[in-house]
Amino acid sequence: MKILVVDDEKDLCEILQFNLENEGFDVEVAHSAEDALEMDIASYNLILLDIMMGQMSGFKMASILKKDNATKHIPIIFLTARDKENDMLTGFSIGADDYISKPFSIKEVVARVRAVSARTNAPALNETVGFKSLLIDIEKKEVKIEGEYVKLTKTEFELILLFLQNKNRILSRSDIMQKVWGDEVFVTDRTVDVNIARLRKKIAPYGKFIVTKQSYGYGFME
Amino acid sequence: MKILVVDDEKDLCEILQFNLENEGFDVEVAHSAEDALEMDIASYNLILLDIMMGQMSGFKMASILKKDNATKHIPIIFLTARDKENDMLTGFSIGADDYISKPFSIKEVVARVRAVSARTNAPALNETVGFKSLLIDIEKKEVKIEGEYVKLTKTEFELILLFLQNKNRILSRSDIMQKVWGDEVFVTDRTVDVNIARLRKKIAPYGKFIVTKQSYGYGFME
DNA sequence: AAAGTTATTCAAGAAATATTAAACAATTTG
DNA sequence: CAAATTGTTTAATATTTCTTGAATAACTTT
Repeated sequence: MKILVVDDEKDLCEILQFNLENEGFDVEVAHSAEDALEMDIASYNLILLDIMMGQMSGFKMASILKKDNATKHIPIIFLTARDKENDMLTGFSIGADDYISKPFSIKEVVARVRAVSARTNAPALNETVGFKSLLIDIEKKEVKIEGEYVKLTKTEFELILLFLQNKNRILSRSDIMQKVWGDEVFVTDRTVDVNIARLRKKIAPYGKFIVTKQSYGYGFME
Repeated sequence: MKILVVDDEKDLCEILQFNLENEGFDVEVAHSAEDALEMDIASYNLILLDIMMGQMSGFKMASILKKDNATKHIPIIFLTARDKENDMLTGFSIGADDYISKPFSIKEVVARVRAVSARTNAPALNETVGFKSLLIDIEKKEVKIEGEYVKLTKTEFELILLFLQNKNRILSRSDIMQKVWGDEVFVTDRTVDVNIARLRKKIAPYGKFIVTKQSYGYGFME
């Protein structure tokens, strides 16, 4: 979940960034609409947008984004000090997903961001992943082998899911880290190894299908 | 659900149209009662009608509609800046289904439209939810286990209902917050835990079916 | 065999959840 | 309406579970 915060109050930006990153979001900041428009906006999943800014207003920026196919679908939460109904209505009319008046509590912002994020993420379609008698139920976050439930931790689950969604392909440790641990968390190569070792044991007899390709990485080979 | 919005403030119309369409309603707009009366009004399921308009007032238009057999049954929600009691009574006396004073929040309008729409459409069928001897009566807001009434608070009831409507699926705490507490109320992750703990105890021996999936959330597993 | 790479083990500690209790809020009762 | 009851939230603490990375052993490759 990548979030772009656009606000000319730098202190406020920092506070938002810090707290949202704490919540596990990936946050970047721009201090003006102009700066923001130079960024790769399409790569964000949510925009927190101040309405009152120096040059270009948040409204103006929003309406630009709504006109571009690449960005029109991105949810926007407006931040504003103004509380006139008019502003509010204008905000909604150009497709704001939510609206928060300053001063606001960080909790409130985090909760709203979560709400939008939950609403936005399409309900996972029940794609079935598996190999022979090893079946993954993504909704249940469960793995069964020969009908027997195998207890996996989150990391292990994410790993086996990644491998089965990429059968017959060697994934580098960096690939694996990025997908399983995300961009925020940094672990060593050895940590990947350890987790794969644990996974291999737990999913016996399928452990051997996770093969090591020395100097390249790991992959699940049918 | 087709909705006709009649109001001479074009901006407001746009806002209403945008937001109601976002909610999945089919919306068309007229900027005066005269224009509206030229349309095929009988084809709409609900009319949002401004009272104060240039030529013909919303009241006048409503009374015309109420005299026509083809349109007399169509629910009308009046929009108005006036807040005198008299207006309100007059509004209802000619068959308004609801009454919203300007300035209003979009949320409020959407909620009222939904309410009318729900009232109008066939009464929700009494879907039954349950698991083994744990039975939920959604209308009565009651839960029985082995035929014995289990006293649950509102929060607990909403929780068990959510879980049973989503059996065999892990719900994240955010999902749960959004569904049980709504988008307006902000509670902490720990609050979710505490409420689930209470619920588990109360619905013994079914408590254990609400499983914890560390790092993912909770789910009711058959 | 040397160098490079991966596997294994394990203790420290990090992270997540459960539990408890206290404070606050809402509702009901007298 | 005040008091009593019931319900809810949150902080604090306890407990459980999971993860990491160092150390070292075991492979692989050249």
